[in-house]
Amino acid sequence: MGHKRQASASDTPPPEQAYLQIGEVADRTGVTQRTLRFYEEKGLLKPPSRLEGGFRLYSEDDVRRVEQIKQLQTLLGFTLAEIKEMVDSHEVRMQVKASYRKGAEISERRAKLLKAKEMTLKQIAVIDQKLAAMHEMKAELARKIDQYDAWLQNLEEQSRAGSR
Amino acid sequence: MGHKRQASASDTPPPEQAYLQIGEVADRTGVTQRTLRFYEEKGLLKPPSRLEGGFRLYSEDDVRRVEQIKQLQTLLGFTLAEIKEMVDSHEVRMQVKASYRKGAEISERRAKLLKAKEMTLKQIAVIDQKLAAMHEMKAELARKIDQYDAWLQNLEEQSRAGSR
DNA sequence: CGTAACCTTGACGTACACGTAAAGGAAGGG
DNA sequence: CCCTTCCTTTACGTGTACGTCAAGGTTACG
Repeated sequence: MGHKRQASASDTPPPEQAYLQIGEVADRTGVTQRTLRFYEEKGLLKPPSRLEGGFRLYSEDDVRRVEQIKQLQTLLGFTLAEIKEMVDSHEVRMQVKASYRKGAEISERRAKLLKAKEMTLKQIAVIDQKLAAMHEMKAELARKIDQYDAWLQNLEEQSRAGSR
Repeated sequence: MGHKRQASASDTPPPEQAYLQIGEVADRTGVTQRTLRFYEEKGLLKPPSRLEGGFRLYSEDDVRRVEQIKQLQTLLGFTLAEIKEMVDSHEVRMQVKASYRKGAEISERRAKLLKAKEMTLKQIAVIDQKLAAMHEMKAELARKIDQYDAWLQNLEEQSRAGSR
C-alpha cells in the first residue's frame, strides 16, 4: 500500500505550508479532480504551483476559491463565464495588494479598486433581488401548506361523518 | 396584414374564457414557444386543449405554471426533472379537488394530500437553506466592500502625502 | 382567394459543465 | 526493484435545456 499524502509521514512536519494535491482538494471541496482541472482551463483558478513531477500543489486560498465558485454557481445561478468575470476582478485586488509599494500609478490602482467594488456591489444587488423573490416564494408555499391542512381537516370531518 | 389575436376583434367579446395561443403565452411569460412545447414534452405542462386546426390553447393556470417553473429553475436551481416531481405532486392536488365528491377512497386522497404537503415542506426547507447561505454570502461581500473602501481611503491619503 | 401572420410536427444543432476512458509518468512502502 | 496509489495530458462522450431550420397546415383580413 503506497501512502503518499501527509508527505513523508513523520519526516518533514514543521513548517510545511500545507500544500494540497489535487485529490485532497477534490475531497475537501466535494468537486472532482476533473472539475478542478476544468476550472483551471477556464481561468477560474490560477495555474497552481507544481511539484517537480508536475503534480499540482494547491493552497488553502485555492480551496476557498473553489468553494466560492460553487456557491456562486448553485446559490446565485451564475455561469462559469460570469464567475470568471468576478474572479478576474478579485484577482485585480490581489494585484493591487502585490504592487502596493511598487511604482504602479496610483490612479490606475484606484480605477481597478473601483471596478472591483462595483462588481461586488452588483453581486450584492443580485443577492437582494433573489432574497426578495425567495421570500415571496416561501410565502406562497406557506399558503399552499395552509390549503393542504384545510383540506386534510375537511377529510377528517368527512370520515367522522361517514363513520357516525 | 392578418391580425388574428384578440379573436375576431369586436365580434365575440363577452364570455370568452381568455384562452391563449402559444405565441401569447410565450410573450407573457418570456419563454419561447419552443420551450413551451419542450415543457409539454417533458410532462411539465399538461397537454393543453387544442383549436380544431391543432393550435394549442392555454389557460391562465398554464401561464402561472410556466412562471412557477421558471422561478424554481432560476431561483432555486432545480433541474426540470426535479421540477417535474413537484409539478406531479401538484397535479395530485388538482386530482384530489376533481374527485372531491366522487367515490374515490378517502384514505387514498389523504395519502396524496400528505405527500403533496411533504413535497411543499421540502421546498420550504430548501428555500430556508438557500436563504441562510445567501445571507452569509451577502455578509462576506459586505466585508469585502469595507475592505475596498479602506484601501481606497488609503490611496487618498497616499496621494495627498505625495502632493504635499 | 390570395397572402400574411400564426401555427404544426419533426429533426438536427448548440452551449454549458463536466464525465469517462486511455496511456503513461511519478512517489513511496515493502 | 516492484507494485500500488496518485498523478499527468489528450480526447471523445454525456446530460440538460433548449435553439434553429425545414416543410407544410390554419386563420383571418382585404
